Amino acid sequence: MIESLLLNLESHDVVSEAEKALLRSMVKQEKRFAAGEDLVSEGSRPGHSTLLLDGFAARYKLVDDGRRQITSLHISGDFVDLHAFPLKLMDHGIVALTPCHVALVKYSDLKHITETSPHLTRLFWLDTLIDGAIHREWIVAMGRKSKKAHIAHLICELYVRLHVVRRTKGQSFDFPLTQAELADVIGISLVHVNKTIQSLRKENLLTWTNHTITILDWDRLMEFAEFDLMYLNLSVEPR
Amino acid sequence: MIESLLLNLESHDVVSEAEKALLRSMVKQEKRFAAGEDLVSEGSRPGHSTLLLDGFAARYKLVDDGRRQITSLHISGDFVDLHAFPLKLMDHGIVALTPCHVALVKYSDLKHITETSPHLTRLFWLDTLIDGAIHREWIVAMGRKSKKAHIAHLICELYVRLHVVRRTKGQSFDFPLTQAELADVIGISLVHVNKTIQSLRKENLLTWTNHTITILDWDRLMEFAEFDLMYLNLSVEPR
DNA sequence: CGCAGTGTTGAAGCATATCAACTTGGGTGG
DNA sequence: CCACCCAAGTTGATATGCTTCAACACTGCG
Repeated sequence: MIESLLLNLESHDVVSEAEKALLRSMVKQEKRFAAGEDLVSEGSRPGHSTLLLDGFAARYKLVDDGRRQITSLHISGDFVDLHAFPLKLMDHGIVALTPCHVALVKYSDLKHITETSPHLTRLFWLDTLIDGAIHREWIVAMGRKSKKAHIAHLICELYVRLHVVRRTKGQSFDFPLTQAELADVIGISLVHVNKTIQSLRKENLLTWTNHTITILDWDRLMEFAEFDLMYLNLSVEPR
Repeated sequence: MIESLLLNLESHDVVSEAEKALLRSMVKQEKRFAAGEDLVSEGSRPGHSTLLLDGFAARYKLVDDGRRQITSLHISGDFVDLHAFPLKLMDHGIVALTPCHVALVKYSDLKHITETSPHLTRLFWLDTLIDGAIHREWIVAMGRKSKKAHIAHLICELYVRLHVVRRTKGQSFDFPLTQAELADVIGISLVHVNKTIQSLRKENLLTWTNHTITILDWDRLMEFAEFDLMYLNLSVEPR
């Protein structure tokens, strides 16, 4: 059930059977959310962390004029609010973009892991650090890339992350976001998202229909987006 | 010597004398860098982490056309590349914006801490998580705020962070960045930074002369920037 | 069948970039 | 000690990417 979390962790380091057993044992409760519901809400002090087993979710903040900025996207195998365990207080909300199936892990169990399993603790830490690395990549894209390259970069990133947890089929993957949601990710207007996507389509870099994206020319897309997957730390080594 | 790190950590949780002693003992080597030098360079695999004792530093990435995006700013008391300890490989560079005085902490000593002091480990983890929270705040500012509000927000953030490590004097603080460097932080052009700053000055929100910023009206600046310091997690509680 | 959410299109306006020139001040060599 | 220089800051003109507004088309669903 937590296979996608294991795939995730195992893309960075070897996970022993004992550790896997410990991870499995920490999942005692599951929950399902409908699209649009908050998995975690801003200002809350959850007593547990939320492991996304299946679905897409987004961290977001609202600004005063009512607009929204999505600060990260989460997929199967992501520990969406692991950071709230040391942080205690959620400074942003997390919303389900599709129906989501999650597992809840109590802080007391996480704390137990940090007291007894330094290696797993470092892997959890690593997981949140990769979140940070993704944030930095997004900042670079927002600040110094064209909106077109920014969208292309996001698509490269999602393809690779989904591939790790076996959610791609060939060059295609399920992409359930609406254009309005994508606008909240990139930080531009809905109209401009639409026109930018069309421009990517016109250059035969990708197709996007029926909530499915197909990358038509990976090399050109990657080069155009200046995508370098180093920041995702997909190498198995002692951590 | 590591007093600013202690001030930093103590703004989040109580640090015992034994823990302080352990922290002091981990610093065995110091180093000084001139402004413009890289403290850590992209693609390196440092065997130690760098604790900034004094000075300003910036994490950055370069894009193909030669432009630069700064992804975070660091001040005294910041563990600038603590994240490279689990991450291993630096995916970005860190440059000294002023002359910098740093302490080097070996990974072997950090690893020892993760094996023997779960509480300090969580505090280190917390430190990197706050980095992440700052990144998210920057993403929101980049995506959904005016450039003017973005700059105002950055100034609020720096004021609060510098205050924690006792680097403010009244409503003033030393701000050594050039307008070109600030442009690389905000992700806009140098000319526009200049015009935006002037607009903030005209509204009597702040002054900026001689590398010193003085906040003239904290409440109005904070409100204009939509600054809420919750994300900096400045509350002392068990972590 | 009709409605609501989503996607698409065109026109007009504004924020920000780019280019180019000029000012100011501190540091340095003759 | 002055003359010069270079980095930093400032300003105005022009260009463009992106937003906003408004309308219309498509599709799945109650």
